[in-house]
Amino acid sequence: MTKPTHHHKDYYAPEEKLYVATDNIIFGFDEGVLKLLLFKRRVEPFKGTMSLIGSFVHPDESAPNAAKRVLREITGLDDIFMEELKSYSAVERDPGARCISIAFYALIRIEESNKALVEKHGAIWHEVNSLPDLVLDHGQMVTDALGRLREKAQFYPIGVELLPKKFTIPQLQKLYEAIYQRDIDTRNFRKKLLSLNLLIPLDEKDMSGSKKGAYLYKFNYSKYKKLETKGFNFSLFKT
Amino acid sequence: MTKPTHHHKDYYAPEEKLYVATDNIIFGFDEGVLKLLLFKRRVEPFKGTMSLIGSFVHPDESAPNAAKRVLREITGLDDIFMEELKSYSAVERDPGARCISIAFYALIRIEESNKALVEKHGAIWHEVNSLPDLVLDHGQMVTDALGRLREKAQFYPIGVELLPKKFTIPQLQKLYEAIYQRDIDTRNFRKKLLSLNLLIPLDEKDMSGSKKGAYLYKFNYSKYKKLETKGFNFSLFKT
DNA sequence: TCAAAAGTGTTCTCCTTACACCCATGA
DNA sequence: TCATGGGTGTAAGGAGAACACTTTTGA
Repeated sequence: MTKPTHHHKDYYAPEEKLYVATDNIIFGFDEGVLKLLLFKRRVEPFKGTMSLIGSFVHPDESAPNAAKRVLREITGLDDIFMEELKSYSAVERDPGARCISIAFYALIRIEESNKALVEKHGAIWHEVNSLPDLVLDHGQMVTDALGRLREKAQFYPIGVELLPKKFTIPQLQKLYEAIYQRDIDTRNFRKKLLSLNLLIPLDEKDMSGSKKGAYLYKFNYSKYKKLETKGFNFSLFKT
Repeated sequence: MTKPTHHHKDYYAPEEKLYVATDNIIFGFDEGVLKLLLFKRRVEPFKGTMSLIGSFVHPDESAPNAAKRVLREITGLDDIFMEELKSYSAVERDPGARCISIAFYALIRIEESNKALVEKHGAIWHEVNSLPDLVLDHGQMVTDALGRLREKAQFYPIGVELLPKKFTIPQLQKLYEAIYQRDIDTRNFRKKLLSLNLLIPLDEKDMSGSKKGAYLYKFNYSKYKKLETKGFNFSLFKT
């Protein structure tokens, strides 16, 4: 089963190899609720159990590329916010074989995904607050990913990756309330947010949420890129 | 070369396996300088080049355990602060074979390490500020680890892992100045630090640094454990 | 006209920052 | 006695947190 690779020689021959997989924790935000893309495992053991979406890392691709490949196959999306979470390598984690998994979490805009493709793959959006039992250590991965999301969102405005490109401030607030499972004061939220000068106000309103309508904004990515390198404080509240 | 494992059956047979290694970024603090434990690579390719210390992950151990095993072999130390940094899996990262590496960084007290053992393994402490070129992507790993150390030390008092169990406040300040490469105001540093109530003052002085001597403190681990679960703000300065 | 969500300012408190001198001691 | 590092306090500014009412408009 060994495909040829670019490597001319295997210098490490007596060492043992392991299966290397990736698993993706794919977050989305819809109807004011934080969701996760799951599907039914298609291979034994535990075929049919709810599972994260993953793949083995092939010899000709890096782990992040394997994760991106899977994300593209399922959602049709490219160019997505994705970060490595951590690796999972307990000896007994997978009864199917000795296999380590490198978990990645991704933030996507559900409405930009190819819904037919998602459905074709049998993938389903589940509310984060009422997840089914997941196969192997995938439940732990989700817990870890949620922790990381909360940590990260406190210092980086990654929330915008989950919203449409044009979004309203009340939408963003609802997202943060979903991530942190707490209410946030509207006035303080707006003040903090607008003081960062990272939102570009548009001359459009979103009328879907209320009669009055809420102004739409775009995220100022280029300005953010510049700030990011120096680091800055996006924190919304004290611990 | 396949040793028997506990796995009765390999469910994933047609997939390909990869070599999985760990590399350790081992930080120490000595004479006011942040240091890193390096040694000369002992295997081809690039035998003799300066390298981090690593090992392949064996079938009967997890990646963190492989990293801890190596740390124990080299330094004699157990029960060390160690965290996963990230994985490195570029296809061409290692000309020796397709091999991914999971990097861990560790903080140790140099004076508690077994110096004879360290020497026997040919390991050498290098100042972080003047590192030689490292093999493969190990230079990138060090850069990433330094970034993570800075991030982490801002919110968690992990610095104490690098100091003797009894330490003085000026020592701790010098450590933070080494980590962040900047001067810190003595009065503000002490005020912030003591306000956390995580240091237990001892009735001893360390006379080695000055004629006057500086009071020694212990870190209050049990109190820290309690606080950690709720999260708290150790930040020493604003970004 | 009313229900429902959007939008807006001020005060208090606490944390961060900037800043300069005395203390204890061994040499 | 003096050189060296250890140790201390205060004032000003800024950010977070608490808090309630007006605006808009479709139904």
